[in-house]
Amino acid sequence: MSRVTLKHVAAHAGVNISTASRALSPDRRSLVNSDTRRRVTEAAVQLGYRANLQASALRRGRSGIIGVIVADLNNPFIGPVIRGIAHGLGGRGLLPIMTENGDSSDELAVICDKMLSQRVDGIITTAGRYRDRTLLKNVAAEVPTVLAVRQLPGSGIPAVAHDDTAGGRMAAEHLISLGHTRLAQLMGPEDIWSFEGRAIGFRDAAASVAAECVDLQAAARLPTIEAGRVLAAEYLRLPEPRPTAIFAHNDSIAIGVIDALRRVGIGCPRDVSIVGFNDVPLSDMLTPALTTVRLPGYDLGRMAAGMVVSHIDGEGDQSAGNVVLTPELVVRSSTGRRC
Amino acid sequence: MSRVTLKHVAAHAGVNISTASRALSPDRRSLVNSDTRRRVTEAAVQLGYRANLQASALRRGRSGIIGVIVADLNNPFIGPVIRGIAHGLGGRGLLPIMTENGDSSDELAVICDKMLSQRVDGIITTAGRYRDRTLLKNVAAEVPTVLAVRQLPGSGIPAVAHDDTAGGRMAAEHLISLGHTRLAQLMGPEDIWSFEGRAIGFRDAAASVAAECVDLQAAARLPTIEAGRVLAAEYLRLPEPRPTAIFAHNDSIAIGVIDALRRVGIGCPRDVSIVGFNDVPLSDMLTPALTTVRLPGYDLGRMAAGMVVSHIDGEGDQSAGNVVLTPELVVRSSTGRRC
DNA sequence: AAACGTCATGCAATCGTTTGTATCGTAGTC
DNA sequence: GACTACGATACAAACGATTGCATGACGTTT
Repeated sequence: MSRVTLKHVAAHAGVNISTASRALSPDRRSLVNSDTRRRVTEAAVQLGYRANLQASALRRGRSGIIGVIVADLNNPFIGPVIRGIAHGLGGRGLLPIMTENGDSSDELAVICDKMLSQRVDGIITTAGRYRDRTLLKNVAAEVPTVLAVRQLPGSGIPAVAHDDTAGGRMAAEHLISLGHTRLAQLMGPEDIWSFEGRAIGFRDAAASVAAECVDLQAAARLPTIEAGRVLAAEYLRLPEPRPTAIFAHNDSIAIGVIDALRRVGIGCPRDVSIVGFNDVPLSDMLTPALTTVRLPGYDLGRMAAGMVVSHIDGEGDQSAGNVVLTPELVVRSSTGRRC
Repeated sequence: MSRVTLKHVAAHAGVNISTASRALSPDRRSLVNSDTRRRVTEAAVQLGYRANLQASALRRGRSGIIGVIVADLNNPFIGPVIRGIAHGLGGRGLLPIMTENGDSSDELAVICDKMLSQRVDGIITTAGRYRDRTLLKNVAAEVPTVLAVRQLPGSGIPAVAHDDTAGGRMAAEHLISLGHTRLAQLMGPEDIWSFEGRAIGFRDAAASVAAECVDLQAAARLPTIEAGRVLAAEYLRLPEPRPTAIFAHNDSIAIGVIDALRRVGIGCPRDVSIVGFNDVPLSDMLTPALTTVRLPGYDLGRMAAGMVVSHIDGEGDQSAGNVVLTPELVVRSSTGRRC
């Protein structure tokens, strides 16, 4: 179990350790004679040498590791994002290390601390509630940091995100185009731009055509099926005539509300049209198949990776721009003409 | 941006660097006078000192990092597992670093190499096809390694997994108890124990009551909805009388086959009963709600973490036992009495 | 009063790399 | 033939922490 170090390789090849180091370094190998280089390489292979990245990182002040913080792994939308990040990073020889914080601020603080102690070269985070602003600003002051998926307005931290406002607007315009004039939206968690953006976009689009729009929110503002059920009860408490179209701030909420309304005899899309957000897997296999807003997850991840790399390399201003990608409305059968 | 090191803290507190080190070390702090200890701690806080874990790891030969390799992040079943691992590890001050290999052997090799270069203290992997056996054995020879979720028979690598054979048996027994005697199973990927185990369990249970059992497999043995559709076509090609009950090796396949059969007028559970595997989110919200086999994901993760830790600490024999947890059959509406 | 034990701290080596600088031999130039 | 230039290699000092051992002060024992 005694590790093979550069020293052993050097001894085996009959050269000094510094020569061995150069011979094995991709960009400094030109400094050593091609014959010695071959001897060193052979020795390395023969002994099963594997560089100690920690020692290397210590000396060079660069670890080659990017910390990736994910808010919630349960969110099926996150898979493609992570894959995008991994591909974007892997191509440049960087290793992503990932952790989930369960969207908790306390967890986030602990994780950031550990990552900074690990001397990551950069951080990509999908976690970032308003209340995490100060924390993340401090982190960003120490190491290049990029927000992915979620923006954090006022933090000055660059983000690669989709356009939530546009998404909300799309939902509203779709419903309005179907003839609906009394709208409701089921609010997701507060303290997170993604949901606030959706709310604003939806509300504005409704207002611009003078459609009625009511916001429903549960005591615990969670983005879950259960929350959708609670919000269905809220909806039922509304005075008649009730809204005929509902925008749920994510698919889970939509699914919960559809299910709860069906149980009391309110059909979707017969009595009420419902739009979700995210286009989670299986949302097309439900009855009714869910009309929803799809996000470019993979691209988000890949571009976030690209952005953190360019920040590390010092290209681009620190204050440099956000990237905002446009989502796509996927029309299925949970929405229909007002009747 | 100039980092604060232990040297700065020591200077600020007016002590030697070694004393500062001891004062800040949780288990060696008793060696220093409580007054100096306070001075050092204060200096550390004041200067915003953050230990360089790389340097520390280099010197101590322990990084405090556990590599976690995930086969497929798209698999919704994996979320709880990861959470279990994180909790199991976090409690002991270890940091999990996670990477996905897309269930590809080439990727796996690259990732293992990187992790070993990072000098992880241990590895937990859910990736492990039969063809990865040699690779993982080599890895396991270098660093404590445990398999989670998936076993790898004949590798000698300890595993924390659910009992696939029992799961397959449960599916068969359930269908048989509903009166079905002509059974089919839709095979998942080859080269992976999880699926082979299910097949064996199902087949054996069928054989033990002399029920007929046919295996259907597509050219590309993928565990996807699309594969389920292809397998539905396979099923339709069977000579009459066709099986009245189907065991799909995972939920995606089940969903695909249900959908494809419905399109040709074969209803579930009216004409054919179908059992899935995994109990993915939303499988209870489908029409029909899916009867399936549920796995103890969180516990699997937590126990895998525990096992890798105890291997690192040298407790327990290397050859020590696998842990196998029993899955649970969740009966919903995709299965019914034979009619 | 000498010897000894104890407690607190300092000294210096070490982990495995990388890299600036020094050295050495050889070949080319005038 | 001395000098320069240069290519190839060796030497040694870092990087930031940990830790065995030495040192020194102080109090106790005989």
